[in-house]
Amino acid sequence: MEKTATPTFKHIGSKLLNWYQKNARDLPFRQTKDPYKIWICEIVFQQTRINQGLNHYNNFIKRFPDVKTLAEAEENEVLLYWKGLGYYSRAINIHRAAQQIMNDYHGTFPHEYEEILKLKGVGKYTAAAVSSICFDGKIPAVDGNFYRVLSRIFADDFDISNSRAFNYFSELAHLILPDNVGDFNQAMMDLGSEICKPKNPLCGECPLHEDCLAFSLNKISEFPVKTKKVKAEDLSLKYYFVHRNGKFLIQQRKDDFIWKKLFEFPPVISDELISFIKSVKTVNHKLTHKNLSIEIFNVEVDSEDIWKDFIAENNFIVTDVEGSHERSFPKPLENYIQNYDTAYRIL
DNA sequence: AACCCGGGGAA
DNA sequence: TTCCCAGGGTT
Repeated sequence: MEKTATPTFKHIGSKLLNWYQKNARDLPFRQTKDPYKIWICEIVFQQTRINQGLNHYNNFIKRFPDVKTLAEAEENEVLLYWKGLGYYSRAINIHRAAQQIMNDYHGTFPHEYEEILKLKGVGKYTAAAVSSICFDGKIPAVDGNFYRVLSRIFADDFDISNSRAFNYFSELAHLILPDNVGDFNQAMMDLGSEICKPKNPLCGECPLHEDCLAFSLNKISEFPVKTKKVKAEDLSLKYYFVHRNGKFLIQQRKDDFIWKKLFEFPPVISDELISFIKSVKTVNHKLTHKNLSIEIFNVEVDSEDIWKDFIAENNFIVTDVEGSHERSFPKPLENYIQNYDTAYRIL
């Protein structure tokens, strides 16, 4: 029998680590192995570019420097610090997970991958990242960067929109996994972000271009393969900006559908209020999966009795521009309040 | 396994 | 416009 040499790819992981030593991005959470800070940064930067979330991360750590502080905070304040970041269930889950750590782990962040995985809002990627960076866990933190880098290195056309992609590319990652998995995981993120970019990758500067099959085949643009297309559907919303003497009415959304637990204007009004409608403004707002058309009616209430009745019947919260800064609003409503503030100051 | 959930920047 | 980003939860 003729023996065929089993191909080994460990040198790729070594090259990547060498590159990372000299080219690691200087980020605030790179100076620490505090699992709390690493956990927070992993959640903040889920589906979020570094530049977009950096201020949120810094402000969040400054206000909630440790698990106990976060666990004891009000959920609405956590949501306030998440304002504008999107995917608001992350804020709700991050708060609950902090309480989980206090109650189930006596305030000490769990060290084991399987335990970290039990935290609300922590999936396989985040558990692997925290485990490897903070506790020398040997698990690749497979994310969009891994899909892209590995599919190009091996010229692998496995569909990354397939639900088995995570397990598939986890196995590929193990082929090149070095001993220092924490640095390896972060190196993959930096390589994917700065060199092996989705469009116009800088292959000439890539430390792995000699090992990259897609590059050698001149087929970089064909990887990764992603078949599933995201289609945004149209959705119309109506809000009534019910105000009187600089005060206006809001309520808190449920924790389902969009904008979980954020605040909003009344979506309906009583018949008595209809005569107080002064104008309407239509705002178009694009979400990833929805094209929103929001009609916001300006309702200036001239009757103290009707104002009070409407509040009492619906348990609305009375606030003003100043008070609204303590609540988290969806972007388009935040903008509307800002415009109202400007107009109101002029009057 | 399929679908849902934000917002912003790059091309 | 389109794509996609340090993904996870729900059904």
